[in-house]
Amino acid sequence: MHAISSASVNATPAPWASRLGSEGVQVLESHDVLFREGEETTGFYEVLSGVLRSYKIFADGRRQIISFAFEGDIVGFGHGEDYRFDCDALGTTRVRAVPKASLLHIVRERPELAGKLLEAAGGEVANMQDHSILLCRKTAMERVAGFLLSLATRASGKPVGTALPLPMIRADIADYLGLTIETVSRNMTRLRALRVIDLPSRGTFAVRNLSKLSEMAEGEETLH
Amino acid sequence: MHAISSASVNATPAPWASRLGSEGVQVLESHDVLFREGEETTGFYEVLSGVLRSYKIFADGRRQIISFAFEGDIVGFGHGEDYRFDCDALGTTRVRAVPKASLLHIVRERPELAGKLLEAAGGEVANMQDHSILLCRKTAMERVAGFLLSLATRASGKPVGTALPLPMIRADIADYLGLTIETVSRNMTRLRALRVIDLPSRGTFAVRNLSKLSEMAEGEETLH
DNA sequence: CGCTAGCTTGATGGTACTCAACCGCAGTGG
DNA sequence: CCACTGCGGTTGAGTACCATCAAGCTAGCG
Repeated sequence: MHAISSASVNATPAPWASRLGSEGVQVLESHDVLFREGEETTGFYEVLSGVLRSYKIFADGRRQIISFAFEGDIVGFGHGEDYRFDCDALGTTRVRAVPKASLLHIVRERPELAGKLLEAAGGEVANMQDHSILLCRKTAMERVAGFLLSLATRASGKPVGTALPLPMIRADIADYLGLTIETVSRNMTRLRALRVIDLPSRGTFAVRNLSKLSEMAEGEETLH
Repeated sequence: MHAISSASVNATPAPWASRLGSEGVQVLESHDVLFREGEETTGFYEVLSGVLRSYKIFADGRRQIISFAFEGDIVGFGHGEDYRFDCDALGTTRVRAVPKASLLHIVRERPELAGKLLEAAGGEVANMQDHSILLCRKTAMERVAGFLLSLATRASGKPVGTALPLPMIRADIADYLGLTIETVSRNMTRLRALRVIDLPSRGTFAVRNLSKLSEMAEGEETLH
């Protein structure tokens, strides 16, 4: 299973939500920055709609996209005093901020929740591990197919045939998968030629043959 | 700063240690298994001496080494109900077991420690991120140089010239760095030819030129 | 002595990167 | 209205790097 989100904790009815109501909601437009590497952590964020992109930029200009976070995902979790990477929006995106202070307050009052949070952190670690494996053990085609597959399975209940959003550009996909934009493009073209996917318009894609797609993503079941 | 250990929390005087005394200490010999993927988590372990190796084995026989854990490091942290990977010893290794129950007890009594633990989890996430970047953004030479560099800086206060332990075999290094044993060997040979390191005997290495080594780890173009 | 595991070295080929050109589209401004 | 421009994307040619396959070497050990 590909782990696209950094923390698809999917905390069922988010135990902290009741304490926050609808406060702390921010709306970001495309490329608006949620936080930057090195800034002091203020807490974490739950994505209400839209997509967030977490990434690191290095001295030599190389960029590594850590994760994409979709509706229901949590970002900014598991940092220390300072954020460890940049995070911005890929389009209009609504997030709910959960301040650190209120988190500490919750833990103090209900220590059993600490276990839940630690589990959530563990989930993030597990996702990073899966991603590590993807980055060093899979071919370009396997990575691209796996990426589209996880987008499709996450997007809707009935993924085959319908046009699905592909909110990130080729450069984002490339920097997430550890490839170049040319390699991403070539493999997507190849998937289209093989009638596995469609590319109806910029920013969208559609799955034509789901089983073939997961075949090409190959070797990522690890059902436990 | 390569992150070799999965959780170099370096919990200075480990706040839980006082509550455990010298109990819960286990001694493992080479290849003795500490825990396996899928087993129920019993807690976590602090390495007192020796080296632990955490890894996953896949259906196709491929192995990915997640991390090496040295003295002072913690493993088994941030898993859920079940361990997410296998863990065994590279040589004679002493660990102190910290049972989950006592961890919960501690958190319940001293909720402010929960924050520390979450930070530790964050550290593990950060290490995984660094490792991800290493695996997809660096050349074979950068990976090998960076690996040896972090071993050297971790090993002692005076790393230049002295023989340092290299407790893992080429296959372990290869599976950790996402390379083959041949590529690891070739690059170590090349580093020796460039007078950057020495390979006095099996299981040891020595740094001859520390600044050159870190140059090569960073991808500064020296000789191409 | 021969065996084996760990390691090195060589030859070869494939995958993905680099460099480069080009297309379609959306703004933009004369 | 139409050139001009920039961005995102695609395609092609050439190449570098690393995996693969295959020997051979060394040290330890029965």
